[in-house]
Amino acid sequence: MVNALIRKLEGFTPLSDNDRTLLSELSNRAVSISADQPIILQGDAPSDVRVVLEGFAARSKTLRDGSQQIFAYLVPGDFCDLHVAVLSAMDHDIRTLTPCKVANISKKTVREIAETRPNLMQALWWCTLVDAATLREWLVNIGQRSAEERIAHLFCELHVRLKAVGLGSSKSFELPITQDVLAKTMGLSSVHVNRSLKELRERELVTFKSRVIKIPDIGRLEEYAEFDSSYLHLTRGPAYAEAHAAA
Amino acid sequence: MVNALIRKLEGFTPLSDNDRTLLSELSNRAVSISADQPIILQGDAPSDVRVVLEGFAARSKTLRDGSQQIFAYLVPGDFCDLHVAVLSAMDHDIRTLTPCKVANISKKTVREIAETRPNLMQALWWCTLVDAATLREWLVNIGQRSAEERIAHLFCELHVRLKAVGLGSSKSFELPITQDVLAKTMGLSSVHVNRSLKELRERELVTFKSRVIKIPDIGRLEEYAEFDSSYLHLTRGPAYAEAHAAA
DNA sequence: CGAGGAATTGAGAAACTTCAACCGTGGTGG
DNA sequence: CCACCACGGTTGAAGTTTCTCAATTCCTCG
Repeated sequence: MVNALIRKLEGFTPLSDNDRTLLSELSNRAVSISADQPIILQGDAPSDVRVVLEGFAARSKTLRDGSQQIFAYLVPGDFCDLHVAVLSAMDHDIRTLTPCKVANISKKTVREIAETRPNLMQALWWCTLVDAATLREWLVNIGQRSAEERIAHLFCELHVRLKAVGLGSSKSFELPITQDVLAKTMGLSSVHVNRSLKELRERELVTFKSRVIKIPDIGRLEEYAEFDSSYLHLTRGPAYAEAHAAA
Repeated sequence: MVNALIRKLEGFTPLSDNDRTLLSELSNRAVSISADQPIILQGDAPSDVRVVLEGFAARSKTLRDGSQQIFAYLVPGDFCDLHVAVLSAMDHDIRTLTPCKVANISKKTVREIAETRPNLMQALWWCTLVDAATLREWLVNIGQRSAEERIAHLFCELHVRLKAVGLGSSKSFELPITQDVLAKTMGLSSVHVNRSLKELRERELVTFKSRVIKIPDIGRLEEYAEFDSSYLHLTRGPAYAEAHAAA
């Protein structure tokens, strides 16, 4: 499989052969982590930047009473902690949801990129800004939509994001999480998630069985969830246009 | 009043006299905007970067049915659209909640800062990363906490943020918004916000009357809301430590 | 085949919404 | 100076959504 990170960044900016080489070398130094393991915990001040190359992970916080909120899924190509260069410590946890392959990028490499490859560096900032935009959309999702709409919206988002890194097909994709994880993502109880999934299934909008999402009619689901992918900023950024204008 | 932006950035990194001069010159070119006016709308691709110097504004999205979700308050010192250099278009609206003074920073100036003042540029990135961290905490807040806890948590956050830019006192601060705006922020109905405020008032945790928040015992309120300010990353960043080590 | 985790279902309770009426207050025009 | 208007805050009552608890059932894996 082509490195998901490269695939993702190329959606934003054209990469030079040098860039691609640099990025694909990272995957040699990738570490395997099993499911349900912490990658980074709140308070950590990691020295390296980590990227998920394979598998699913999640950002989360746990409250005193044990309740947990997930506020981002990390899919292949997503950075864990691009911000630690600026912020000194993690303010949340990242844990694997499935077995993952995670690459380490040393601080030194990041500094090199910052100094010698502005184009690539901008692509990295693009990643963190898209993460923030996604977070905003999730807040709207949880704040304003019903349980069923929320879930439908999340599925639409994951469908687009996974396609962008070459995972899943037009009508289905693998989502290797439990309904309980989904509940912690949506701010709902797992029982209610279950009933909402049933409702979505009966309306033939989407099914979620054996960790596979099947979407008979993506247009209808997106309409139902009022999903508009523009917040994912997958269209080429200004850097891309400039580069092409120069060519 | 000292420029709130300067005050805020100095909390993160030491500024040179040059930096301070540059930043305070911005306020000369500040624009006044009345209450309930858009500053930027979804789809805009502003050429300048804007900073709120006085007043309150909010980031929001509006859904088809007219319901609205606010996902950030902009208080003096906060940037509107630092990300437009990388992302081409706004994916949400920003509207004033009160009359505001807003400064424009031209793209050229931002580029200059990026090229000649790495320290200051890092401070700008720090702002956007703190915004993202705040968003994460809001998601936890709406996803996991009861109406009363949510509201209490928001008040704790605003208390800290406003103090950081020199607004409000240890026991009170001005919050010039209606309960309806608060409802759109918390993902609740305004009726329920009203009842929750009553409950908080009766427990003597916090009062909100005539647009003023009064907190008899901030420790008790923070305890109640399970508020921990570390996500605001107000402690000095690594840049600060390095600069002092050099001195 | 059995065991354990995950999914499903029922029932009753709690949180939150909606609708509608009413109150308080500050501002405006006569 | 007062009447009144408008807007935001407050309250009641009834409805809806979501939660909790608890009991089954279903699957997957060993």
